[in-house]
Amino acid sequence: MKTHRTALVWFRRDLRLTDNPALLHALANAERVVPLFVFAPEEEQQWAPGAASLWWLHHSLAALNGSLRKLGSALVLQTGPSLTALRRALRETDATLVCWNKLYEPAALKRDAEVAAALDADGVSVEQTNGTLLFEPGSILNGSKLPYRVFTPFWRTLDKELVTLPAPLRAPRQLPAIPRNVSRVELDTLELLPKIAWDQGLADTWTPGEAGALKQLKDFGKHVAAYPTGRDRPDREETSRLAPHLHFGELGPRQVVATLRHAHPGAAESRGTESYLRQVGWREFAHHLLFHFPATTDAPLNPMFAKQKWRRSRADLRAWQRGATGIPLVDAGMRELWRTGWMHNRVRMIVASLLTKNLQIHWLEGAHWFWDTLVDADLANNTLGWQWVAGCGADAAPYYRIFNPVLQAKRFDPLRGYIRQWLPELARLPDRWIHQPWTAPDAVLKHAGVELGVTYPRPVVDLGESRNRALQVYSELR
DNA sequence: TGAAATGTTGGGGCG
DNA sequence: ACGCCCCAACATTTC
Repeated sequence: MKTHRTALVWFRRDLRLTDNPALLHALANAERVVPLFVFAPEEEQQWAPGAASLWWLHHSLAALNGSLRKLGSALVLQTGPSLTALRRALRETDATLVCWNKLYEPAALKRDAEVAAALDADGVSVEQTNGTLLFEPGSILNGSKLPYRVFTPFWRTLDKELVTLPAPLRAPRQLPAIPRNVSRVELDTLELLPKIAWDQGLADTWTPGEAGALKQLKDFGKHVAAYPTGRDRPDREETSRLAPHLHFGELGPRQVVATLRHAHPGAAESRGTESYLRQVGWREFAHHLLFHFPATTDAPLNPMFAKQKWRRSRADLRAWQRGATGIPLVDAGMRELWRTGWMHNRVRMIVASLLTKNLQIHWLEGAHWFWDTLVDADLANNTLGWQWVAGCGADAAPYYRIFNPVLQAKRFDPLRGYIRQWLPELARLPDRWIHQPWTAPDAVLKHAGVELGVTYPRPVVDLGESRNRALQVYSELR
């Protein structure tokens, strides 16, 4: 005999049926289970989902609804406020239990605490579980019981704990039907898709939803042996491309660990797996850090950088956003982002270094642009990444670590395939010049059909001069 | 998950 | 044969 007649499962960023502790808890403790999603972007405050995230969310919700319907259930969609929607659904279904998987961002933590307290006062049972991270923030601490601020010791501690991870939970094989009278809105009324159709590149690149996530994980596992070196090659598909699936919880990190560690016995595969799991560790590190230091979404973790003066240049920022800086690797990355909603991680570091160090534009400008354009935009990862590059965060790149996009391009795009894919107007330039067209002889440019300032911009900034200027600015901060 | 400047070494050309 | 120079390759230091 189950304790509850009816339970709600409040889906948020756990849009999956496999390894979903909240769903499984509801099924174990109630006879009827009502899956609910509440669209309440205003509750995320200034970090409400951007346009690319909303595109993904639309398709992921559609996929989840499809999966639920196959098992005899359906996704009940509501608009916020969350508490109002939950109370309405509780009233309409006579549910006495609400289950959800926890989120750990500042605004979500606050909102969930308020919702839980209000439901508790209503006499409703609440069960909050962890389906999003390997370990709860606050559970990985150093010898002094303080949060780690450096990745490597954090990872060593976490890695040792990995053997204690429970196996992923199986997806249910069937689900009880939802009550007919529960009120709901249609997905299309949320208007998550763009009004002008700029999303074709996203649709060509991605398959949102749990099935797409599991296929991506399986495919990645097949060539994980190439990951340790291949992950630095933006011209190849050697990275996992799992980030957006992980962000929306179409896949949980426990499934990633279990699948990769158990599938591949070979030494090279094992090395590749451990190299990739270290990156999953960075995701974990970012979430734990944001939990401990919630102000870092908008302010540097290292207070020494609070007084840093930034340049304001709408023109330079716009050139960077549009992939028109005149520096090929940077422009290629920014165009990949605009077109596909994603950018290779090494290129992210390089474009961020150019914006914050060479152009001296505030890292928050970059963070906001990534927030709006990335399908994997994630507050914890985005915050850590930008503060890392700007040098003001945890375990940050030292101030003098300034990427030279020409050298990086020669090293990591040696065949020039990435540049030629994203900058077709430069494609006919010979290998020797394509990473730095402003140094090419006039005859070479002419022969390749390139006219600097016309068919392709001159560099917005001199790399050598701006490097020295950045070193000067940073040295004055110390 | 740097780059540039500076320092060191050693092979080979050449008088 | 020998010393000298050049310079690439590598190592170290500095920002």
